[in-house]
Amino acid sequence: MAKTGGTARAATAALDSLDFALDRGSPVPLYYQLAQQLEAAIEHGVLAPGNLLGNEIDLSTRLGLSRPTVRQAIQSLVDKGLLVRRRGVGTQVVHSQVKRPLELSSLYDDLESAGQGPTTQVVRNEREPASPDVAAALAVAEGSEVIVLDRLRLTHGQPVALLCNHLPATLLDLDTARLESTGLYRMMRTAGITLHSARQTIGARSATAEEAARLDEEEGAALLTMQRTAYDDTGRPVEYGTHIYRASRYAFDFQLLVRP
Amino acid sequence: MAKTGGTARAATAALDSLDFALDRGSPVPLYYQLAQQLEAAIEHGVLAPGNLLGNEIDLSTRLGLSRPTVRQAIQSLVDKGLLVRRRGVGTQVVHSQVKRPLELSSLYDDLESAGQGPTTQVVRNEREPASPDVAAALAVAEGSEVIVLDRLRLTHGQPVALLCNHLPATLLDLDTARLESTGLYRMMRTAGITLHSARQTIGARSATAEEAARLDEEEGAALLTMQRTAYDDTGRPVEYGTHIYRASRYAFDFQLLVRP
DNA sequence: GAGTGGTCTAGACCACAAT
DNA sequence: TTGTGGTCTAGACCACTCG
Repeated sequence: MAKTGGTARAATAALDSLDFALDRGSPVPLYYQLAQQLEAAIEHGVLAPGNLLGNEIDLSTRLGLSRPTVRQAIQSLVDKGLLVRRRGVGTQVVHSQVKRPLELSSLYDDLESAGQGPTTQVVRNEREPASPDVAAALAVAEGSEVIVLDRLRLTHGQPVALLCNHLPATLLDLDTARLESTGLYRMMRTAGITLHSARQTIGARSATAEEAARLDEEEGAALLTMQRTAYDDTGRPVEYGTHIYRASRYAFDFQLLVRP
Repeated sequence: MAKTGGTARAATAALDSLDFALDRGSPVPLYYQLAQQLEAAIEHGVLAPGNLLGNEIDLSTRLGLSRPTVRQAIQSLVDKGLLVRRRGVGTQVVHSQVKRPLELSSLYDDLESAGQGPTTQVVRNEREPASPDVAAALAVAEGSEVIVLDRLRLTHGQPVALLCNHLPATLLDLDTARLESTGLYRMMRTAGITLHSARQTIGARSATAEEAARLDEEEGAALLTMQRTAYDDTGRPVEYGTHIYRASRYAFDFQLLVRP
């Protein structure tokens, strides 16, 4: 029985009237079903920022779940930054509606190609011996064969970026036509490669005459540069990229979460 | 009993000889003690990349812990990107030794001030009415009082960055002397504010004449720009920063983890 | 078929925060 | 003192991978 005497306690009311539909026959885990429905409730404003979630014991008995299962669902949303737990207080919805985390920032952007807005022209798709820096980044022997990919990214018909990517030659076959229609990222996933982490360095410098010409900028214009090594779920490097963006038309936008 | 017949199985051997010292009297959780010691073993190379960790059941009985506790320890390292779990296979150390994740990239850097290398001069530390963009970022009323902080970051006596930060006026008191010796980040922590997440936009542009003069660059030199809003653990914005870095002396370097 | 991690349960005690 | 989340236990069954 909740204390519904004052307005201060009303924060929990929203959840009381919520009922979650859990399908035990479904292959999707119960904690995940609960997490998704909680997330949806938060996203749709049914659970407003600051709302208390009610204690875990009540919630678990009400849902017919064990407490660890409910905790697992809640924890996943805490990890996403949607909920906050406070010992002795409760679990509440985070105040600022931080939108979609965008997860891998430009990573998907850069590797994708399909989609409405941006298009990508494959300028070069070959194999060549690895230079020292490429070999180091991909953890292969210097001089061993690697895939080199040069692409030009356009939005609204305007050049935005020069993308140069290197991949281990043994990783997959890259058909240029499929590459332009499907995107590198999807082709990697199809080949059973799941990206897991990436290390990025973002800097800036002035455009050379050649870069300026290719990007339709003035010589000396500010460019954003990015170097990235991406790793699969076993920690093996699967992609090394050196990208150049027109600063006048592109910026990196991402969210950081602090792990406690 | 492990099958120690072949060399292929030797991967587990390293762990067998490891013994972990768990202190049940300590206030630090058992799963955390285990996680720290596993991480140390990985860092020191006792557990080499690719090594299997041995199954969770054995590990738990050997350590005198329950399986969920062991799983919690392992999971925390999986989240850090140090371990990989594969159903039907086992848990193994990730191949690439991805160094310290650096977590919040330049966030701590920018907010810190103490330390040997970089120093920070507080150029301005005042309160003023919030401009529209500042008010929006900090979720306060337009025109309400906010703290404005202008700082100059130096390394080796050379200017590196112009840092402009805005904070809600009610958040804390910023003594300039303490600010230069302690750093903004530590002062916020001391005030009970724990950073939780941040939203960043990184771009580039050419230096104006004034910026060039203050940063000891040529006019038109490439600059890195960064805008950030940082949130505490309740999701309230606690800091809004507009920073300018000399691209010739500074780059952002960070690691991204893909959440599965 | 054997071994692995993935999920789930039904309890328990503790530390911390508010009242 | 009461209620909350934080931690921990000792089992269970399932899904997947591999030989």
